[in-house]
Amino acid sequence: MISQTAEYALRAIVYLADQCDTPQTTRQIAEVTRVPAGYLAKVMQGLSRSGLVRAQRGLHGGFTLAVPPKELTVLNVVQAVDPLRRIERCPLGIVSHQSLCPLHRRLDNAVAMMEKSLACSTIAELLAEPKRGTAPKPLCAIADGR
Amino acid sequence: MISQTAEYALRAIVYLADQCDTPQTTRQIAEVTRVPAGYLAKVMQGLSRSGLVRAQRGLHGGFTLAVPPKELTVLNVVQAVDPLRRIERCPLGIVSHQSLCPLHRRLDNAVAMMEKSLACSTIAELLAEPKRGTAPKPLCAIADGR
DNA sequence: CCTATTGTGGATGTCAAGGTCCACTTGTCT
DNA sequence: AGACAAGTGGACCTTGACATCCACAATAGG
Repeated sequence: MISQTAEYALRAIVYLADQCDTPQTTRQIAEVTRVPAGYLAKVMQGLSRSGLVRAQRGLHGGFTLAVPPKELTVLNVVQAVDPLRRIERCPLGIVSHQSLCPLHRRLDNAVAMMEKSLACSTIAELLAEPKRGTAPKPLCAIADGR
Repeated sequence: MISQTAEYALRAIVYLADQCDTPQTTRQIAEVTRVPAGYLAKVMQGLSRSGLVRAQRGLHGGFTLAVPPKELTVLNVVQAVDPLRRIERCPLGIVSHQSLCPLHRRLDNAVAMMEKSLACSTIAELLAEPKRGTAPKPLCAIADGR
């Protein structure tokens, strides 16, 4: 439903948000979030180009969040790396551009619902979640140390 | 967002619903819905196995809808050919099975919203839509003859 | 200036979804 | 029975997402 790449991006962003302002290397992020390091590098490039993340090269370099977690929604992250496309016009492309057929109007509406759902949670909220007993941290694995 | 295969399946189902009870061949369906005939054959097999559609071999054979359009939702069709998977447990798989972490609880919720949205339209509703001016039929292309 | 560290970009590999083909089976009609 | 019209199943091809690897550019520290 949501791409693997987007999943990886979200894990990385959540981790960065939790480590405010101290740069994290690709290797560090990869280990904690359990994402293949080589591929994560690509994903981070995407996040960097979209401006969600700042990259710093050289010794003591790494990535830091470029946007306040309170102003960053789950949707923002997804759209940055792997945009979910609304249905602009019927795939058959014959009928008018302005109005969708009944079928595709509903399909598009479903995507809209999804967008709305993803847009109403900020990264900050994920980290602030009440931590009673289970799954204290968003990253699941981060929770139990290592 | 929704797979190509599901899109094809929906077009075929809508068309069958519109041609109540007279069997339509793969070729016929393919032409009207503009789906590659060879591939449509595969998709129809899937729909047949899921029981949404009845297949009749031999001369004057073809496919007919096996479920009343009023009882068939868009979601039913999507799930039949290309199920959207809810998130059962955190991908990192370390934390408890019963509760998702804040991040994945929200991602799963987004999928749930999508399901809900797709589940609340029946195929019959698509065909019954008020036809004022534009996009009179769900299949867009079907609308203008041919 | 030199070296170690870190991100960047390109080439390449792998695999499942989408798509094509064809031989085979099932059914109808004469 | 024979011929034709359908769906069925398997083999195969193509493409894009996911993933790996490596040479290169930038930066900090000595």
